[in-house]
Amino acid sequence: MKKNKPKYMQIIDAAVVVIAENGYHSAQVSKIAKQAGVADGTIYLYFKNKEDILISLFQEKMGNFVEKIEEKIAGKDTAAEKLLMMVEAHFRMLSKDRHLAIVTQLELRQSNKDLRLKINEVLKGYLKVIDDILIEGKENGEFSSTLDIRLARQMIFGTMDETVTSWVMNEQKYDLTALSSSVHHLLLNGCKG
Amino acid sequence: MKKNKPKYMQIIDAAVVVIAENGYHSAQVSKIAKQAGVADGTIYLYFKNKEDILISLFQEKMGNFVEKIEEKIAGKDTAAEKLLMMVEAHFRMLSKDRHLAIVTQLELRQSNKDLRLKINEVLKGYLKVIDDILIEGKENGEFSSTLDIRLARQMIFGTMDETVTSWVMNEQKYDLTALSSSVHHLLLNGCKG
Amino acid sequence: MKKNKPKYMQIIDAAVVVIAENGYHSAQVSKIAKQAGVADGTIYLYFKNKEDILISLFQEKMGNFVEKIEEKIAGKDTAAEKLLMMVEAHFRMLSKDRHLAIVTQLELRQSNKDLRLKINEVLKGYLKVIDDILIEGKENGEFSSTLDIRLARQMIFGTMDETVTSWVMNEQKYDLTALSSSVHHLLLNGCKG
Amino acid sequence: MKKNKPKYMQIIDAAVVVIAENGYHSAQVSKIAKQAGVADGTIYLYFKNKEDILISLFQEKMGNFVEKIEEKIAGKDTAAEKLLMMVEAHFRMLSKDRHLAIVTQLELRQSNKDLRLKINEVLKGYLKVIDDILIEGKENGEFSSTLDIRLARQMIFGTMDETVTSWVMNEQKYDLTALSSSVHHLLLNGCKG
DNA sequence: AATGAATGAGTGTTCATTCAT
DNA sequence: GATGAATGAACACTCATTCAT
Repeated sequence: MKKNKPKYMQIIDAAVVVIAENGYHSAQVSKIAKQAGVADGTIYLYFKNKEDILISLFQEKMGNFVEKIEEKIAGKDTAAEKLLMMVEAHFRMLSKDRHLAIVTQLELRQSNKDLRLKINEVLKGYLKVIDDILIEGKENGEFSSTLDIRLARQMIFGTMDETVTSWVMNEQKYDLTALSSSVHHLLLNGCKG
Repeated sequence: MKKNKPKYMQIIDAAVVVIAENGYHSAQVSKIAKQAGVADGTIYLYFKNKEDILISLFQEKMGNFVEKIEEKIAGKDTAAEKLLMMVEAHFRMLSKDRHLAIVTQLELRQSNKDLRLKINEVLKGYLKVIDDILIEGKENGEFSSTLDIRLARQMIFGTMDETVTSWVMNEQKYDLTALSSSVHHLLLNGCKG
Repeated sequence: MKKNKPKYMQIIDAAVVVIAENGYHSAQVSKIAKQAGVADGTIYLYFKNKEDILISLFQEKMGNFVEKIEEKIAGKDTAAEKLLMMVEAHFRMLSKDRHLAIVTQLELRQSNKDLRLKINEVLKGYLKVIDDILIEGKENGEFSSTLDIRLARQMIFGTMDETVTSWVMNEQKYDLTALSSSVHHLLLNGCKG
Repeated sequence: MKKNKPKYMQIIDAAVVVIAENGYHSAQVSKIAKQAGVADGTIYLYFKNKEDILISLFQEKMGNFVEKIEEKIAGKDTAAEKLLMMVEAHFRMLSKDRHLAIVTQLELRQSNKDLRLKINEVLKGYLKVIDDILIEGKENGEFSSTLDIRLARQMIFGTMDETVTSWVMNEQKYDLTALSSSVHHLLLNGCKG
């Protein structure tokens, strides 16, 4: 499997650094190769093309993301608690990796529609986690019985995403994780009503 | 004034069509000129360069957007009603112009960071409208006295944006405006809590 | 006749200024029109095309040049004296019009081969003046009887031209006319030998 | 070293041919690439940009020029002999490479001021050779003790240059090298006086 | 497996010239 | 005669991908 080859992750990590520091449009394959310490041609032994690097990047980093969030919420009893854990984990993980935050919130959004559709495929795993929390909340009476799952999910994801993007665009000047509780409060009210 | 020169809007409208139908990266200046029925060089009598077309496009269309929303909410007495009017107007206007929806939700986001920063400048007018509603709601007791304006604004904008983007990505298959009331309900609860 | 129309010379003088200050390749027709205080299209009422402006410029200014030199040497008895008068007049006239010096020595040489061939046609009048001096000098024994007129003319013109070009390239920092006597001395020795 | 990469000289030689046959302004990069038998992009592996090709062309060809002239005059005892060797070598080398003669005498002079300034830098090596001959001649009494080195240099270079340019403009119809002796004679007289 | 030299398709912008008013 | 808005041809350079070694 690809992942077991050390150069695979080496190239993905190089891509994160190069894209974060140079921007999406200045992230040439040759720059990524140089950062990874391999020849240009070597990239193509591990990835089909440039787009494949970016999709793989997102898959590896977001797959990791979903796994960690699932761990965090596993032991919690209420949907409200799970929602809090999720917001906290989401904000904490992006806070910890400044390069990754820039890449996912700003740079990768400059990719074309095709790539973004594939990224959305990857995101579905995350949206599933949100949906599961919402369903649990509806079933156990924490959330409104009339709650529209899809809309609530869009509110939750849209709000977290907009919050992180604002933070990145403000050059990560303030503490993102400190906002978890307030954001959770807002979202919870939305779902309860 | 620029707007009085017919070719100015003619070129902007052509840009919307070309970008929506071909995608941001395939929207060559020559294609826009052809769609607008003018020579390539004529573009440069009205715009400094290609980026200027896109910024102007956003300014003209979003300026219009903010004006219309302000009209709609002008006569309303409560922040809740104003919020509803805004969500409805936002959804209705993008529903009516399918091309513009594609351009603002998907294609223009592929632009580089510089362009996006300028787009954000334009968006500030919109965010101001949201803030005014939130402040009014806090002052007259409709909304929680502890509501964080910035976060609430990010929730409102993030939710509407995510909802519209999902609708566009689903190829505008369902009625977006029909969601206004539910989205309004969600957001209102968020602000009240 | 063209010359009697005031705008004709107005445009030529504008061209000298624009070319001297902006360089040959930045001397767009629209800039010349603006400097001359006329509309772009008006240029084409007086000149066939852009090249025609430049040829006319050279004809008007160099025609003037040859006339003045002929006046200066008219009363002189010896070829040596005439040669001195010519060198002095050549240097003095270019010293007096800094813009024209830049245009003839640097900028107009960037024109294409066709234009330069036409400029050479104009120069023939000047070369004829030189030849006449040389012939007179050979006939009256001032110069060597074996003097090759063509080569001597190339030496005289080449030397004066190189001297003026060096002076222009040194940003006209020293007094060009002060060199007349030394240059004359050099050339005279060449012809006598 | 650049010169050891065969494609480097291959491209420069192609540029000489293309510029001589098509003229400076019609010498597109793609034409040079085609003539050199490489892809357009390959040009940019060896040269920074189009201007860099032209500067390098001049450096390679003129550097060679200066070296050869220095060899020729090395064994000569008098300044007069050295001057003759130089004129002969100058004429002979340009006679042998008709394309190069067209490029240096006509086409490259159409380049912009920046390029011409860089070309002048290269020429300084040649002017140094002339100056050394002049100084030697003054010191050993061959030339006038009052000879102005700078003016004499301008006469020598200006005369040779004008002679070659006339020859090129006359489509190289006569034997340039046959003029060496007469030109040398003229210049020598100039310096002696 | 790894290399890196070579490839070549693709596009924003300028500006001399025209012509309807 | 004078205008100036409109035209459209023309070209340097980048960079993802290949393939001989």
